[in-house]
Amino acid sequence: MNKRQLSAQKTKRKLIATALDLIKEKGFDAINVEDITKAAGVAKGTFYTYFKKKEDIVLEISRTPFGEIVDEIAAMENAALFEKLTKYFHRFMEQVEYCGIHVCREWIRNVIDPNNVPETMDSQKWFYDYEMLESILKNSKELKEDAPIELLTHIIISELYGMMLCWCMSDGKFEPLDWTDRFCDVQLTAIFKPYLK
Amino acid sequence: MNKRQLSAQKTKRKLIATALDLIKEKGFDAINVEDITKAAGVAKGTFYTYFKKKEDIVLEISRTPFGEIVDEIAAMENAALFEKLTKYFHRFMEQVEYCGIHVCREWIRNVIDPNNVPETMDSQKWFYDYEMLESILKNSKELKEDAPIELLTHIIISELYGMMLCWCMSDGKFEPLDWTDRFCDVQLTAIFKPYLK
DNA sequence: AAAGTCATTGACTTTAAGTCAATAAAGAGC
DNA sequence: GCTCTTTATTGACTTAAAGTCAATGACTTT
Repeated sequence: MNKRQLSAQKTKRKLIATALDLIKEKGFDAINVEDITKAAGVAKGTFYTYFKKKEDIVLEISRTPFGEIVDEIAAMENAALFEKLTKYFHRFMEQVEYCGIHVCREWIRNVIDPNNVPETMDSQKWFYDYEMLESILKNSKELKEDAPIELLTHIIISELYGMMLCWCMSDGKFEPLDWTDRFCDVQLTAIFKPYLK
Repeated sequence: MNKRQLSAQKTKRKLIATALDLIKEKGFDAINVEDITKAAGVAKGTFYTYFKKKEDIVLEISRTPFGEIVDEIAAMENAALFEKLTKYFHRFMEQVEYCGIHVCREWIRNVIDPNNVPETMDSQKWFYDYEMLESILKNSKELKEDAPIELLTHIIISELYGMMLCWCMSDGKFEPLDWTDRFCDVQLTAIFKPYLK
């Protein structure tokens, strides 16, 4: 990586980090592009070198923490199905807490519409959750042959994002991690029971 | 109701109905306030007599179908707990299908933030779901005394909105009602099992 | 019928997203 | 080392649309 690319990377990272701080503090709608660029020490136009739309930065902000999880789970290759899923839920809600309510709200507002994917992102939106989960379920030797993989994947996604959404709706009134623990004990078992060998 | 009030009501209803059609067809971000008012045959300013912000009309659009459910369930006073909840999920997802993906997306985008409630709305946002559900659970004679009502209410909300969200994320790829049926059979039982008398 | 109320209007203000031609600094070729 | 090209950066500018408001006149009240 040469000097130019390094400096570009630095600028982009600075913008993402600054935006994260500002959104955490004030919320996405309460700040404008110039607030971000000023705080990052660059001009407004620079923002648009790295992001096509104002919203696109939210996906980049959240991609890092949520993308990490996907990698972590993918690395647990030989673990049992429930171990993977429990870990997944736990890490997901950890990131929800870390990102804070404003960022989570914007994350949901964006992923809710598949047409919002910026082409600059190598992975396609929520589908990196979807695809990873689907492949975990597909390759699991614990599930029966006729298990409805697609439906089960949708259910898991729905549970994850449902918790996140409910947490946002309630303005952060409960502990995400307590909920996750309870969920993994009770509901996860119920969901998979009919399809375990 | 006198002539003036009648005509005002008519204008407001016309705006809501027109907005529903336009949003269903094109999505909320793709239309502007003038598109709505022109299609409704009034001037732009009139919109702001009835709604403080552009977004506020989404809550009014969705309040009708989703508010109706709350009334319906409230009317089932003597029914069993599971009967009420099953009905609730079923009707909710029916409305999700009726409203269409664009309206559902905006509904989520709005209810996700409790600070968005327009004061003009008599009921407070998602809490008319929340409060009704909580009172159903509280007054049920089928649940143990020590059942964690608040947590259970959050779980139900999370399940409902999780399905809706997942449906939006997947761009309407599955049948909401099939999912609901399955959910009520399997998961609902698991969630409540530890707390049934 | 005079006075008051209030829905309606559309031109106007305001805000902020997004553009773009000019600049300067880095890299490539000789 | 010198020239030419590439590309990150800049901020003044354009554009789009949300939201305001004083004027109007139809309806209501007394």
